[in-house]
Amino acid sequence: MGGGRITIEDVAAAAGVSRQTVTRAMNGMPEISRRTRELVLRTAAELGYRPSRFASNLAARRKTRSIGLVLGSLRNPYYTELAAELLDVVAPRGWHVLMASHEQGDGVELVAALSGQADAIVGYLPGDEAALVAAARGAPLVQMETPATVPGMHAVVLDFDSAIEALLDELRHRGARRFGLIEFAGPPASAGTGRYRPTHRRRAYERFAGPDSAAAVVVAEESIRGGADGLVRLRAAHPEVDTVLVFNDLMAMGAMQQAQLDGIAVPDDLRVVGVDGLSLGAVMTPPLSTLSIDRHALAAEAADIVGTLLDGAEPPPHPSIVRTVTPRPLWRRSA
Amino acid sequence: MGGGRITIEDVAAAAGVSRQTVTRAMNGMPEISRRTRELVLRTAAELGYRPSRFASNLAARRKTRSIGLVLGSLRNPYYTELAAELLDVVAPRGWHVLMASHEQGDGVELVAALSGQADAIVGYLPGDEAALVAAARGAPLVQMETPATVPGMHAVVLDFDSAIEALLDELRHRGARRFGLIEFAGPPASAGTGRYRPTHRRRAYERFAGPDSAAAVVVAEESIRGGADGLVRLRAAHPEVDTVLVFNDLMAMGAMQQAQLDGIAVPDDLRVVGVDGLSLGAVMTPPLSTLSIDRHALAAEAADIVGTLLDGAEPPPHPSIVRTVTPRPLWRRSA
DNA sequence: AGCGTCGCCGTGAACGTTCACGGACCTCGG
DNA sequence: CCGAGGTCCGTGAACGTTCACGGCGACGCT
Repeated sequence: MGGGRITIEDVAAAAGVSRQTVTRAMNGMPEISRRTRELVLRTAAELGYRPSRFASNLAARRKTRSIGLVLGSLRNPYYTELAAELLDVVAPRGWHVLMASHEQGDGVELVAALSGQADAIVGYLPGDEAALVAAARGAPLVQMETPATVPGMHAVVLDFDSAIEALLDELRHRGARRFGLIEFAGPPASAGTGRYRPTHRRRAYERFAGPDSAAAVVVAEESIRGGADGLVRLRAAHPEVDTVLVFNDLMAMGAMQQAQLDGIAVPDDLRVVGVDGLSLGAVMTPPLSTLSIDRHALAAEAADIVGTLLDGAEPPPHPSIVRTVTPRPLWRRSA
Repeated sequence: MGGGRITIEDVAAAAGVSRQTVTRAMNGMPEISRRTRELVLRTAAELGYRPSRFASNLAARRKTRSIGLVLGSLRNPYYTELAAELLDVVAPRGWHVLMASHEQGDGVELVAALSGQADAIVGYLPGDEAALVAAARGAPLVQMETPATVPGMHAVVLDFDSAIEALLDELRHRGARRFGLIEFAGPPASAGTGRYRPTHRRRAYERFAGPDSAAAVVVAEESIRGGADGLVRLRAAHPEVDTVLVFNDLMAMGAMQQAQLDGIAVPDDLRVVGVDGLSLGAVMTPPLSTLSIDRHALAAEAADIVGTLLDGAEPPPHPSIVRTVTPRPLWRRSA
């Protein structure tokens, strides 16, 4: 007694019964009389007894898994739709999902915080891979979009090279002459450090958009406003651009709105293409064309990797597991 | 050996050291030589050892709290922005957030599933309140939007009565003559049961929109398509309606898109007002007017209730805790 | 009366980890 | 040569719950 937490023994003592009887009452087990159950429940409520989920899960040898999901932002529907897909995939197996976003800390911090609560961590994990693996304390890590290079880290990569090449080809067919790119500035945690690193999307763009297009790139923050702002800067520096590829749909929506404000006709004066494939893009005027990422496939592959890692044979496969998902163009009217 | 899980003792035996040394190696503690640490880490990796987070948290007497969040859908930005706010509020305190949505089961199922992993459960909890409390196994429940009526359940309610009254008044000022409502059909789990229950929003609407408006209500599902579909049905049955209130912004966006498709000018021929206050509504053409719900306040109040309940005095307050948040009109151009 | 059955309840022994303590060994100064 | 101090490592004892088992009345049947 005295000390800190109020345990099952305290309740048992107060109710004049044994541990096991308290357990039976709390968990709705059959071998208990209606009378004592209510007595126990009542005194438990009075004492404010709340069973320790750690002790409970440990003793019951429960197999319930929970997986941590690290996303860029919960204010970008792309990420949350991805979360929705993951939930759909894992919920039937009885797994839980813990969320975290880059807005709460850098990758290593998030992984460290999550590692105590989750059996595996998946998602967008920025930062040094070795440090991430160390912070995970043995929990499998599944990187989304970025390839994995160290043991203990696995990945579902996105094949932007082929997707963007095809996209740009088709855009040329449709009359595009000068491309521009509104690029992502990087996660907030890296903002202060001044450490911008070109994304996979940018590298693919620069490779396939033609030699003169490589310069027509502006870096903007990941938001509607960021997209709008990016378009203003891009047009100021490169008025000749007639087709702009935007890092993601959210930013593309901001760019489209800005174009409308500035009296630029989309797609006649300016073609706009986003990346992600948000269904919300379809309600814009004009509807937003986009390079659609199959979020269901992404989530399903990640969940599958986690499954094989956690429930598989005792020695986990040493080489990293890598799956690939290829984005596909979704032509609406903005391009 | 043999049995099931591979424990810390297995690693200790394989590495020829003791439990404690393995712990030290895994947790990066200082009192261990570089040599043995690497040895332990290596054999741990080879054996595929993954510490039990339950045992670990129990033994370490960790206070880490995690709270379960039940939402209607992760595909509706309203809910995910609410989640984002909650994350922002609780992450600094070191709390975690587990997500679940109505798409995965009914309220009682979700609460039961979450109760093993979370210390408290907040959000949109449909279903019988007594059953919910029982399923929570002593974990505090905080209902959002709906008032709480049984002990063990608390709430942050939304004052739609005053908000909708003020909204409708202002709309009349702006020329509205005949109101219509596109109403929410209820969570998917209740869909099969045919148990539609009027929402708080509908009741407030019927009370303040005038006697003839009470009939101009259509029930639709919670999605962009549902909103579009709802508008078609509403106009077919009530062509005289010149102002439509939509259950939420997502559905309102669908309704606006449908209006555009049908050649109805917004706001000249038809005023459209949503509920939620999504920032995405601002990128529509015309920008969507809405009854904005302060998601930050909602999340902060809920977190605060959980905090006082969990960390407060041993005997929790017997009467339910109730807080109130009042939605406010956000006038953009659609009305 | 004797015996099996049923309903209800209590007692050791896990579950797998960390904490507090102590001990072995080495180094170094007096 | 002895003791102080440091580095590294191992051993009981928690942590709070559930599981397996057993006990003890009451009841019904032969």
